[in-house]
Parts: sequence; structure tokens; C-alpha cells
Amino acid sequence: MNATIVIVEDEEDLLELIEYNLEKEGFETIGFLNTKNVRRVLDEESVDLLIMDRNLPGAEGSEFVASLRKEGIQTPVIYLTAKNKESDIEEGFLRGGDDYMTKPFNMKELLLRINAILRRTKGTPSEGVVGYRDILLNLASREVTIEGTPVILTKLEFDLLHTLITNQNVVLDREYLLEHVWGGDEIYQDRTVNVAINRLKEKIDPDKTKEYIKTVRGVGYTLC
Amino acid sequence: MNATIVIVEDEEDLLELIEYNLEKEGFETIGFLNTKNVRRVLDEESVDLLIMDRNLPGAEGSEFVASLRKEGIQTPVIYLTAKNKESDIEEGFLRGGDDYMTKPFNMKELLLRINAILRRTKGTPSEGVVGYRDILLNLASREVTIEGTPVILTKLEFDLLHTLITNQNVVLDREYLLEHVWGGDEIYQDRTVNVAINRLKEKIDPDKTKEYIKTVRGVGYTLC
DNA sequence: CGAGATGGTTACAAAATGATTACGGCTTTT
DNA sequence: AAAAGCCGTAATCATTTTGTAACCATCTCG
Repeated sequence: MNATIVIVEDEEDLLELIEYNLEKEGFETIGFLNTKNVRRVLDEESVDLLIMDRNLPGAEGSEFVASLRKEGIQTPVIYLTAKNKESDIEEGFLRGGDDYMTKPFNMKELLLRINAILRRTKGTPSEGVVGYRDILLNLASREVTIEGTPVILTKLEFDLLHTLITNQNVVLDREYLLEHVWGGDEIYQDRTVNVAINRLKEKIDPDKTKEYIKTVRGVGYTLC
Repeated sequence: MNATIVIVEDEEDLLELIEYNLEKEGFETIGFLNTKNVRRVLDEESVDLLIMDRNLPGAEGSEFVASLRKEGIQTPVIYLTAKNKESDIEEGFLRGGDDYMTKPFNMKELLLRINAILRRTKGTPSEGVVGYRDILLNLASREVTIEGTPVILTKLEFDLLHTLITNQNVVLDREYLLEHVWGGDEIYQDRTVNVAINRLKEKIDPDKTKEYIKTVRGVGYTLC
């Protein structure tokens, strides 16, 4: 989830429009008006997709893609360009593009095509992800986001939140949590859970406005 | 590479035309006039791509695709249909399509789009190049370059980096790595992984500025 | 109202975990 | 045969995590 997409488009207004729409969908975007610094970003960041205009100042988009491919950089590419002749499209694909959209284009279709490619190349989002309200846990990468912003949790905190989320609406008593989160054989005090919950709360809701975790006095804790 | 492509198209002439053109390109084709026996072929043969009409006798193509996806069948799909409304296209993608072409269509473009998808999905394991940021692994020659300059890795280091790259965004625990990189039967300590990761880091990022490999405390390592 | 019970908060030290370095047996290269 | 390289283990150091205890705050129920 939360893919990073680089957009190369020399019309500034259009670039901003695309960035706006992609960010609204939860993508992280990096925009460029030309190809000058694109290569460096591809080297330094983990980029999942490239959206590429072709008529760019100083360079031709598909040639740039071809040079990337020659170096072995396999980042998926969607062209977004006014070049709509049959020979243009052929050239775009042969130089290593994954999809080709011609201007004027439909924003919704662009988003659909982006998702189709990411599904193949990045693995299905929303699989291996569990969530509660605005909290999302990615089980594979063990990343946690709240309202889209990342939060760093320790292993214990992650596991604790995970079992709370998978048992929504169920009050989990301290014994159960010690058994399932801490692991069976060691002996811990019940109070250990209090402190861990406390630390977790501090991380996921420092302002204490969200009230994710509800304490059920005399029983345990729950997410509901 | 000789991919196998299933085509579902109820106009017999068009079906034959597509099959003719695809076979000319070296693909093996299996044509159907409806969805009736498609599923069985997908189960029994190794099918690399599905070209799907939507208005079919007795069934709707995108619904058929949705039912495949629900069963976990991930064969790539290109729609080839007269349904060209924005809502149609949206529906097609949401039901699990990979590309969408509207009739009338250009045969050459279909071939280009077929090749673009097969390049991504017809996994060529142990062939070609995989990469992460500015690191490139040539799986055949086992050469490694970073920022274009060659780096010498041992077999263990190469295999370790390779599994890290093919599992981007997934935290791999030490047990998994010992199993997959070191090989199954021997017994090693978890700490062995630490040292190997350390040696790998020293080779691929001696200045410690790149931070390719992230340690996830209590779990393992990941590339993200 | 008030005592006991329960949970929250904070501070601290122990334990856990990882990085780093060194060593030595083993294999490959020269 | 010597030299060099590889790699698993162990030892040491550094950092983070977390269990516990102590102390407050709040709730419950007679």
C-alpha cells in the first residue's frame, strides 16, 4: 500500500492536477517538469510507478524510458501524452512502457490503470492489511499508519495492537493478552499489560482525543 | 517464450482474425465463443493471458473475470469490447482487469499491450535483472552494480540480497532467511544472519549513507 | 463519604536485541 | 604449499525495549 509515484509532466497546471488527484487516493507523489532529476530520485527512493509525458523540454519521454530500461531499471511506466499516432504508441511500448494514455485523458481511468499495474507489480493492497478506524497495520512490512501518517511501534506494541484489532468488539482480559501477545510460558504480572497498553495509547493517540482503546474496568481492554 | 493466450470473443470472424495475428507473433492461442469451457482450460493448461470480450452469449465478460478473481485465479486479463463508456471501463478494471481496449481496435496496439503485460507477469525467474533503487543484480551472470559501478559479492551475500530484493516491503525474519538463503537442513544460530547482513551492508553501502537494509527490531530485516 | 480496588503514570534497571569485531576452520586461488 | 577468501561462532559493546515498582487518580459500593 501507499505507493510512491513519480510524475513527469511539463505543463505545471496539469502536473499539479495529477498530483492532487493521486494524493487524494493515498499515493505519495513526486512531480517533475522535466527528466533532469528523475534518475536520481529513482536511485534514491523506492519508486513504484512512473507517469511520463513524452514532449518534454530537452528530452523525449520514451527515450528516457528506453535509457532506464537499458540500465536495467524496471520501474513500471504509464505514458500520458498527446502523441497519439499508431507509430507513437508503438514506439512508446517498444521502448519499455507498460501502458499508454493519450491526452486529453480521463482522470478516473488513469487512476484505474495505475491501480491495475500496481496490483501486478506491488502485490495486492488491502491483502495482509488489517485496520481499525483510521489505523492500518501492514502485516508483511509491519508498518503502521494513522490517518496516513506512519507511526513507529515496537514488536510488542505491534503484536498487541494486532490482536486488539483482530478481536474488535471483544473485551480481552489481561490473562488472554499475556497468553497471546507475550507468549505462553513466562510468568508476568497483570499490571504489565496496563503499562504496555499505556505505551501503545501514547504512540497511537498522543493527544488523547481518539479513544481507540477502551478500558473495561475489572475485565480488560477492547477496541470497539 | 511462447506464451499461451486464451481469447473469448463471440464474433467468429474476429476471433479467427485475432488468433491468426497472435499465432503469427508466436503465441499459442485457444479461442472460445463463450465462457462455457474457459474455466476448465484455465485450470488444466498453463495460460498466461486472457483476452476477453464483454457482451457474450449467456454471460458478461467482466463478471466472469470477477468470479475468477474471487477464486484466486490471477491470470492477466485484457478486455476487448465495444463497451466504451467511462462507467464500463471503471467496472472492467474494478472487476480485476489489467488493460482495456475498445472496439474498433488496432491489432498492432493489441499485440503491444499483450507484450507489455506478459513482460511483467510471465515471471522469468533466474533470468534478467532485478533491482532496488540504484542496485542492480544480474541473475544470470550474478554481477552486481551500484550506481553503475560493479560490486563483488560472495554467493551468500548475493543470495541474501536477492531474497531481500524479491521480498521488498516484507520484513523477513531470521528463520525465514536461514531457511531460504542458507538452505534447509543445516542448523545455524540466528546471530549468523546478523553477521551476514552486516557484511552485506559493508559491501553495498560502506559509507552508511544509503540505508538500503532496514533492521526491524525483534523481527528481522527488510528492504523498503 | 470513605476505604478498598482498580487503572494510569512515571521512573528505573534488567533483559533483550542488534552491531561490531575477532578468531579459526575450511575452501579456493595462486 | 602458501596465501587469500569465506563464513559460522563467540565475545564485546551499544542501544532499545520492557517488566516492575512506586505513586497518583479514579471508580465502586457499603
